[in-house]
Amino acid sequence: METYFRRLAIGENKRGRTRGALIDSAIDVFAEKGFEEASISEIAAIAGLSNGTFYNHFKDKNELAAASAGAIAFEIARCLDELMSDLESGVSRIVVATSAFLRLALQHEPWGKVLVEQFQRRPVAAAAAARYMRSDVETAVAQRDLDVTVDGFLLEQLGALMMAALRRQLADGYQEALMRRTCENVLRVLGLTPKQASREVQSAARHPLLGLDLSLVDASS
Amino acid sequence: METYFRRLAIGENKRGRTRGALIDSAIDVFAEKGFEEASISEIAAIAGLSNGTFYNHFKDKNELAAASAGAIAFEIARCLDELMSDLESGVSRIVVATSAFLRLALQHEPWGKVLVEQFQRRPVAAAAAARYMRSDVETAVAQRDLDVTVDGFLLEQLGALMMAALRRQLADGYQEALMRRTCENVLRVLGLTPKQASREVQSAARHPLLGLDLSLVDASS
Amino acid sequence: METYFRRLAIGENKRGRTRGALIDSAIDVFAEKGFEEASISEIAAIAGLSNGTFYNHFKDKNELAAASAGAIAFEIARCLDELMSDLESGVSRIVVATSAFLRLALQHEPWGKVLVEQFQRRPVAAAAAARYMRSDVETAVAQRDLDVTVDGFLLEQLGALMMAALRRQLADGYQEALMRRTCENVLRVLGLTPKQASREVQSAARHPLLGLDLSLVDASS
Amino acid sequence: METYFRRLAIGENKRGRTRGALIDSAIDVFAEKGFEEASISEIAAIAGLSNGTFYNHFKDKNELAAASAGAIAFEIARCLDELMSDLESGVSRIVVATSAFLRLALQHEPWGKVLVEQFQRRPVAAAAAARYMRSDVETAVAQRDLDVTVDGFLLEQLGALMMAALRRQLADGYQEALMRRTCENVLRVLGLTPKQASREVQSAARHPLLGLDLSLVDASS
DNA sequence: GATGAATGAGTATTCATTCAT
DNA sequence: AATGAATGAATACTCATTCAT
Repeated sequence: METYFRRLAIGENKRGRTRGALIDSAIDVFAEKGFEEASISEIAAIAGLSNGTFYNHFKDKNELAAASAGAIAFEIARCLDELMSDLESGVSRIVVATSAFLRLALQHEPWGKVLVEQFQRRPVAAAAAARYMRSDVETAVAQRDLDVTVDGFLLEQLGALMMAALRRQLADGYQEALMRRTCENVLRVLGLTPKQASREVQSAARHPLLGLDLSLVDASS
Repeated sequence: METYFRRLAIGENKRGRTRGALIDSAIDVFAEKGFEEASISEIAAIAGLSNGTFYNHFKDKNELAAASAGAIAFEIARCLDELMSDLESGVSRIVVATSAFLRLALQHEPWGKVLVEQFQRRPVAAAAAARYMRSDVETAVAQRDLDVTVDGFLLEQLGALMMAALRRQLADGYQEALMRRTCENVLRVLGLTPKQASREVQSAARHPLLGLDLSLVDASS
Repeated sequence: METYFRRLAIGENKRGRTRGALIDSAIDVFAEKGFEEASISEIAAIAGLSNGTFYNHFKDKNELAAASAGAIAFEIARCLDELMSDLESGVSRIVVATSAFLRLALQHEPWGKVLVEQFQRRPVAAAAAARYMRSDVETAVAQRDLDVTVDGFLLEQLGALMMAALRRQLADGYQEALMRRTCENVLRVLGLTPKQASREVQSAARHPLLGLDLSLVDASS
Repeated sequence: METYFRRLAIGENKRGRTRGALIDSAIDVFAEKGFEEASISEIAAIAGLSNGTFYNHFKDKNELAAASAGAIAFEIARCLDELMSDLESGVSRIVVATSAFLRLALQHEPWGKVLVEQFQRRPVAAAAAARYMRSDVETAVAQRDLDVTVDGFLLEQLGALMMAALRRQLADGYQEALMRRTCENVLRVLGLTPKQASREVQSAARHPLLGLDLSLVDASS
């Protein structure tokens, strides 16, 4: 098991560390068996805790799942922010964010699986993922590069495209072509013509950070 | 409960009628409680059967869910075929199919709910839905109206857009604007510029059948 | 499946043939899965009949099991009688019967398995098997070759030895040495000294029929 | 219900005591209804526990049955060891063990019933019972009182004789004559002549402990 | 805070048995 | 006689949740 969130909690109090351990364990078990088939006892056991302990930290499995997806989303957002700190073009940020999000979720396979499943269970999760994009889209609109009205439905449509791409690649493995096509589809839905979309994706591809092994950006850094 | 599939089976043997009753009941219960929370006993009881009878017809809940989703998909496909028998333009067919599919699934709310949930549980279902579109897309390509390579990933992206739109409207109710935007997004992903997409959707909107109350096209006709 | 008892019933009326088919099927299923795990539906299906038909012939699974074990016991007895028609020494008859019984039950493996299981479920079966020996033991007593009082307990002890030997060889396969030791143990319990027992077994081994392939004696003859 | 194994576990932790209670209850229910007809819920209820608790201690009914038979076998072995601590002649030990085993199993009727049934379900149990005798038989061989090769088959034959005797007396009640005959049969199979066997049984009968009420040797002592 | 034994409600699943055809 | 759909009682088994230690 990756002890990702437990390590993040080092330095926090004991309560925080135990909580982190449960989340780490939950991500693995949810990824392996899916939410419904995962049992609280197993998650606790894998975290090295007794089942009773679980209830000192979470009300039920739903709360844990929400916390797990939230923790993942938060971490991905943190990585993206770091990656894109120097990017000012909204459109470029959208492309980089889309492709970096997919890469991260594929590199940490359990993260991807949990996100896909939670996305289905509660559109909430997708919204969260896409909401992250809202500001970049608004930036691009302000920069006159896009001409759309930004609302929840638009972000849901973008989220759906990204999640479908994530699901496919979790099943079949990373495919450069699908990454590019997904980014182009996102831009097309955002109102660019196919040509423009293609050009933007090409140019963003030159962004140096996209070439990095994204696992370098994880908590250990 | 709608006795849709039971009525379809009138004239069939007893076995077929009982099977139809179980599917009708299952669609309602799945729609109301979701797959996981639905219990076989309840489905059987609502169908007016004892729980044991269920097992004379289906191996388990999964098989029933697959059969239910299949029956719905089959019926929707039948309606669409009927609706569009006179349409020859591939692009028009795509627009009409997209919007008619959404309308049908919203009009028979349980159908929509079952499709959305099954779509998540097994991409299969989505694939099935989208696969229906494959021939129309290929027609449009042959007619030089679209320029894309048709593959599974493309259809999944389209399916994702449609399912997200379906989910939103199942939650908030039918919204003409979302129907139109969904159709446009589908065409954009298929490579039309926003302007072309908009024009095509406008023109297809004049197709007389789109104005019909689609419930008229169901089995009772 | 061996169609042993169905063939025996050729010439009988239809009722008898169906009954025979059920018994054939039951023997196979009982042998494969054991009495408890065997289901009436499966037995009927393997007999090529519907489950309802079963109840036209037997009250329940117990009755069928009794009929099956009875049919087997009857057939084995028939074979033994035929084999030993020319043997007059009681002791020799005991040795030949013991070893021929084991051989037959090993050669028709399902028979052996059914006998062993029924023997456990109802000592009845064992009694039946051993009861067959009673007259031979009494003959040997009358011939002054044995000196025991013949009662139910004695026959049960003999039956237990034979069934244990049968079970061992059903598990490990036929073993000449175990056949001989079983016969000697039977004779020892009947009051012969080890030396006498050994001598009798040696001499009976010369009985020509013991060399035969016992499958020749089955119903097709 | 006899609270035999629960009392044995006094002093152990709670887990051990609950386990003991389940075994006590199981022995009674198995004895009354047989393995197949016994239901886990009933066993738990009679132990004063909820059915769910059962699964904290045993995987399924088979595991419980094995544990029950094992506990009985262990206790009987303990009693026999105590009884025979001063006996040095292998042959005498065999006689005393055989008859004391039968007495114990008859005195604690449920034990006897469980042993008989488990013996049939899994020869294992019988082997275990007989395996106990192996060392005594080997001692007797070393003392030149017996002349046999000791192997699994021999012990199975002895076990079969003892179990058949046990079954008969569980049905009809204790019978001194059958005890003696069983011991003699055991010795005969072990290679003594009827005369020798009879003499040995007579002499062992004088062993003072055989006269005791064996219930005195149980855990309460 | 952590433990883990006990709980018991809830569900799937099997299968002997019935009976209208 | 045979069929096979329907029945429904019976039971194993899981697992979230509680609580005394």
